Amino acid sequence: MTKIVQIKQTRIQREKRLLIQKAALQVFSEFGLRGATLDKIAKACGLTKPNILYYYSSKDEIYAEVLQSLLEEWIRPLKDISENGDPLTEILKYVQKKLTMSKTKKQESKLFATEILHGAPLTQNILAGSLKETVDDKVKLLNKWISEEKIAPVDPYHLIFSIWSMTQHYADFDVQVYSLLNTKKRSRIFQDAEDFLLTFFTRCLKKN
Amino acid sequence: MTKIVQIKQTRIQREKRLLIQKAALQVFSEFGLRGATLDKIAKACGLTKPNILYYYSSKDEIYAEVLQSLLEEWIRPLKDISENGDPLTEILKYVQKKLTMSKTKKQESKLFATEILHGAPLTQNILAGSLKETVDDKVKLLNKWISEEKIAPVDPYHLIFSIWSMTQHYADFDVQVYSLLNTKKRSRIFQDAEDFLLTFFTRCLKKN
DNA sequence: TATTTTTTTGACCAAATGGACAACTTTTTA
DNA sequence: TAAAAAGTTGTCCATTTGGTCAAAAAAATA
Repeated sequence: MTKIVQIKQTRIQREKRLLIQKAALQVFSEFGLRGATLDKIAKACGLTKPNILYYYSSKDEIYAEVLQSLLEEWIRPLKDISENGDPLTEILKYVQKKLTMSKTKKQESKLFATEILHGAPLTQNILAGSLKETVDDKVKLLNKWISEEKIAPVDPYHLIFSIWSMTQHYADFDVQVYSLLNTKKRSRIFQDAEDFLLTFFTRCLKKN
Repeated sequence: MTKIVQIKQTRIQREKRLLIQKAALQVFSEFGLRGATLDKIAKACGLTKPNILYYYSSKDEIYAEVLQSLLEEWIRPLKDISENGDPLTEILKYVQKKLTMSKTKKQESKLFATEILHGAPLTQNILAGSLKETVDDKVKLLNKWISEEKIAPVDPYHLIFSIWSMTQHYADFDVQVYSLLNTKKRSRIFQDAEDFLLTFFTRCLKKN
């Protein structure tokens, strides 16, 4: 067991840490921080429990790292809303991107949701920090577009909340969504959702 | 310890069971099923752990009962959408009712969300049963209103999902919402949210 | 008020779980 | 290829926690 601060990771360290992170994401998103056990994570990645603890000093450290790497990815698309594009198009592109993430990053979405739902003990500072910065920035842009009469007037904060909630719903509440749709509609949830959302936001934001 | 099936509860049984349920709702909504412990529930209601187990035979039984009593209340408002009222007004009234629930029943909302998020192990049959029935019924009504050209055409299932997600967001993700707003806006979240939602759904659903 | 029934609790148990560690194996390096 | 470093694991431990139980206390009843 080496406790020396290593500058460079070995090949095995890189591989195994990634392996553990993937398994941990899976287990944490399904069971939450408390429900997840090291044994479950161990089984999910085919390592032994002590082996996992060779790479991470505690379960909480694994959780923190998984959450951390998720958060950056989670915030990023919002930054891509561009001042230069057509306002409505930019917003709709963001909606689409978020919806795609709900489809392809379901586990990440659920983990994030669970964290916030239970008070965001490890995420508070990021929410109030870099996320808030980005949001405030985009709120300014939205207000600018509104004052220039390029989109219909609306509270920009709540507009952002509505995009987040409606898109993430398809990941976080997938069990409910699936339960309520019949087989036919179930097979085209994401197409239907996209059509709905684009229509919805277009009607709400288009001038005239 | 009496194992005879009692027809009638004693006064103390009624009082204590209710006390336990309230404490359990609080603890479960904050920590989830796995994170909640009998000791936390005990402390929250001022009883001892064995005393709680005198009224409920296991932690899971408490959880099941709390969840059960919550679910009925949760589904009810949807049923109130009336065929006889003005379509847009009926829908907006439902939106308002759901938003009010997010404000006054935050713990219930979070508990429900956590349950669905983690696969709805105890709720699946209700989702696919009585909730699906009600939803299908209202979908028919919405389709009728659309064909009569009383509201703008839109996928009724996804319309319902959008109402649920946008309103519940203010309860489930309250920590995030609070983090992103400044003090002034924080004090009028629910007014702003209501204005936003009513405007949005009106723009989206109004004919012409 | 004496008796029965219900309620309460301190003490205890077993299983689950996070984590430590020494011994052993594999990989890297010189 | 030998020494050093990195990686692996069986075994063990302490804590947490769901749950039991017998005995005591309180409440209801006759």
